[in-house]
Amino acid sequence: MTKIQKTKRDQALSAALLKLQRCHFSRTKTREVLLTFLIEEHGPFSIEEIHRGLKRQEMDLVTIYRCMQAFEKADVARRCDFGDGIARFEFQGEDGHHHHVICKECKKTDNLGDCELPALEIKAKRLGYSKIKHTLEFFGVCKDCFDRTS
Amino acid sequence: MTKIQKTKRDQALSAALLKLQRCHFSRTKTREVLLTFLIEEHGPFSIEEIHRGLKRQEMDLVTIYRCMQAFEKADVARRCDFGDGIARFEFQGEDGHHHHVICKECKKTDNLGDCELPALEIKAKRLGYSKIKHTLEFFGVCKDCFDRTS
DNA sequence: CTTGTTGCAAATCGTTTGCAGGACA
DNA sequence: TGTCCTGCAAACGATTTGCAACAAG
Repeated sequence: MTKIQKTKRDQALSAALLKLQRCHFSRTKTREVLLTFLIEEHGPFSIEEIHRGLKRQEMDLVTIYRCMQAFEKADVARRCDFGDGIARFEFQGEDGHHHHVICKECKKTDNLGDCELPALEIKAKRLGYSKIKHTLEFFGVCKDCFDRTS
Repeated sequence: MTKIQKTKRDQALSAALLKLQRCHFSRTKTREVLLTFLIEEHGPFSIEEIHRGLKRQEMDLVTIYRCMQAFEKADVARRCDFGDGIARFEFQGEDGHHHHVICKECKKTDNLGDCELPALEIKAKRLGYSKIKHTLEFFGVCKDCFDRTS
């Protein structure tokens, strides 16, 4: 909910657009609107939420899906999986990523600081969460696939 | 792939069935077969894989879905989310859980030891994985929901 | 006998794809 | 001008639900 100052926002926006261009994605009005939304209202959003949240422009759901795919490839957005079969996206700036506590019931989320495990669990408790579980999975390319691909 | 000795397997099976009964789930042939499969062939399996893997009994996909839901509630199985929109399940014994490295390409998985973050990333590298990313999310019940529910 | 479980068919829902018109470089 | 992007309709695929026959307590 915390809005960012105009300068900071524009800075993040142009950095993001540059990243996109470097990955051969063109600069369009649609993408600017989406990026601006992600930068201003941060917190992981589902496609549905992004669609509902856009004031300035009505946009097709499919377009948002496709843009998020592009954003993810260009490392301008990060996909968050809350384990309910709904993809959520969050703006990814220059700094590292962080993780979330998600309420199992209402899906309210809070940010935790940057990665560290037992410390984070304690932090989540301090934020008022109980019955805490977590998912941690690593993704990479295995040796076989690496050799086959390159 | 490592098969478990008969005694150990039966022990795990009865412990699991007991857990199920404690959660008011009845003991059926179907569930015994499924539990036995999960205990013998460990590694997270998709519903599809479980279905294909069952030698002893042909079973409806829907039944497996429903049983896994029951298993999860009774804490006899753990849901693993590999971020590809397919739910996977793994037997959950008395001991704590562990995490996995998953190949982005072929979905091959390896177990890492019990939770610990930077150590795990190194372990994954030693196992031959490259371009490693990870997902870590915490799930709990927030204060509002806790107060509302109880 | 009463409740929980299974199988089958059909519905649901998030996401993806094909295609034609339109915008970007 | 040629390629990339968008919107619309339709397809897809994992999961869920309704219902009737069946097994468990």
